[in-house]
Amino acid sequence: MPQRSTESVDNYLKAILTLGERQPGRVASNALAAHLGVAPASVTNMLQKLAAAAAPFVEYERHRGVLLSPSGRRRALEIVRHHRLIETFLYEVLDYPIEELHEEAERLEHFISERFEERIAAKLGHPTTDPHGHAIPSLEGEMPPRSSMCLTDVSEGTFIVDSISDRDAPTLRSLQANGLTPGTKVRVTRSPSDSYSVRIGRSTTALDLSPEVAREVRILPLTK
Amino acid sequence: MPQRSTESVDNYLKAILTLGERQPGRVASNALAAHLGVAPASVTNMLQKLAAAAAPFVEYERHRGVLLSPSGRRRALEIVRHHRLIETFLYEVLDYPIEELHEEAERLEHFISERFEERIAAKLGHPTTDPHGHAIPSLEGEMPPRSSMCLTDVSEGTFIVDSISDRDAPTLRSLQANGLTPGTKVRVTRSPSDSYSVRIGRSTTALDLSPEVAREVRILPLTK
DNA sequence: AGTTTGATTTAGGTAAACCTAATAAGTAGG
DNA sequence: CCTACTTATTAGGTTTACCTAAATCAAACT
Repeated sequence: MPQRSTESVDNYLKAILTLGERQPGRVASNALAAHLGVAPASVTNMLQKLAAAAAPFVEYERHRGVLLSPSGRRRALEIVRHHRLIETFLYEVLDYPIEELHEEAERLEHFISERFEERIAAKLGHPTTDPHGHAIPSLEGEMPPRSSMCLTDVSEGTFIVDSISDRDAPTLRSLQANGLTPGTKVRVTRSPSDSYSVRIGRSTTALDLSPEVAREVRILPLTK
Repeated sequence: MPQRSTESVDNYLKAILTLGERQPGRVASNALAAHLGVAPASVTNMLQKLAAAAAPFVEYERHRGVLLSPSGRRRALEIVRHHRLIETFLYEVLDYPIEELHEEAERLEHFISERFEERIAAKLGHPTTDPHGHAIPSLEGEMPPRSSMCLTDVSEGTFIVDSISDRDAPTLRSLQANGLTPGTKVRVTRSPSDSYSVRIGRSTTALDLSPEVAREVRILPLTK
């Protein structure tokens, strides 16, 4: 039996998973602190407690950062699965506006039961991606690897929108309103002012995205 | 703006509401402690903190018990509304077995947003009772008075089942399995062994309920 | 090697919400 | 009126998760 898991612990595990995916290897306490919005000292404290448990969720060494243990990874993926299933459910069944999905899911992900998870998954037909285009980890804790890249990583070309970050509600709202949704085809060019010019589908008008906004969009090469 | 409300505070307010309805007047700390499953000292502590707030949820006086303030009552009814809407939703939309409704609702009632509340209410067509037959408080915090009585309050006669307590899952399961659900007509007689003999509808076989189980069932006079 | 710098950890402290044990306050019975 | 009993409160302590400020470590620079 792994150690007990609170809302706060869940959030640490999720953060370690996310940051560890962004930059493989050990995750630094400072990065965690920034990501979670807490003081670095709080992170050290928590990591020490987590690592000292009988069947720890993390492997931690002073000054060398932290890694998820297999059970920690399983738990983190379970929470991500909850989050994305809930978002999908709110969107599909309860007709939530897309920019309100994240906040509600972020709260509820910690409190739903296995049964709730199972029932909404069944109701939705066991979806594999959420409304933002993010992959939903399977019940067994598998997350299919995705080779998407950031819009800011390319200078120009034609791509398929893979996913859009769910973090920033206003940005999400405007991208959605402009039709920039997962699965749509886009033609990208870098405009003079350092912004990204995006033509959606075969429309003639272009959308101008600032680098900050462009960083929220992930794309796939057009394999046709 | 009323004081901040945590999961624990919510539970205190709900308990004060429930006990205050059962026995009108001030609610004793000891009764609260028993109902909440915490030590009496913890109750005293919490009541003092609650009552000391700027816009308190309760009116409390040493050794004389506690009352809900108008805003406390509003908050308590909001939580009850959440609980009963969630139960209805789990039952109607997610096909939960009836005996699992309470536990899930008890957890989630504290964490859903106004939007979630509004959306499930709409989806369900703004129901006024939950699957156990309990009235759902309105958005404005009104709870229609119901003149139901306990099965144990009568010796015999014909009645309509009003509601069944959601607290004890096994009892609930067996009552449900035997067709004793809100709205059904029952003929009651007191059997020799101090138990309650209940004939459902016009069936000939009777269900024998112990006093403990009978106390979970509320009935209405048959106004025909 | 010595020093600066930035990241990290230790030390000490706060706020909830609970606990137990000891005390005080009301309520009766003699 | 006083003792006994029940009920409620105070006092002091725990755990979780956070904080700030002060130390320490590791890595890079001269």
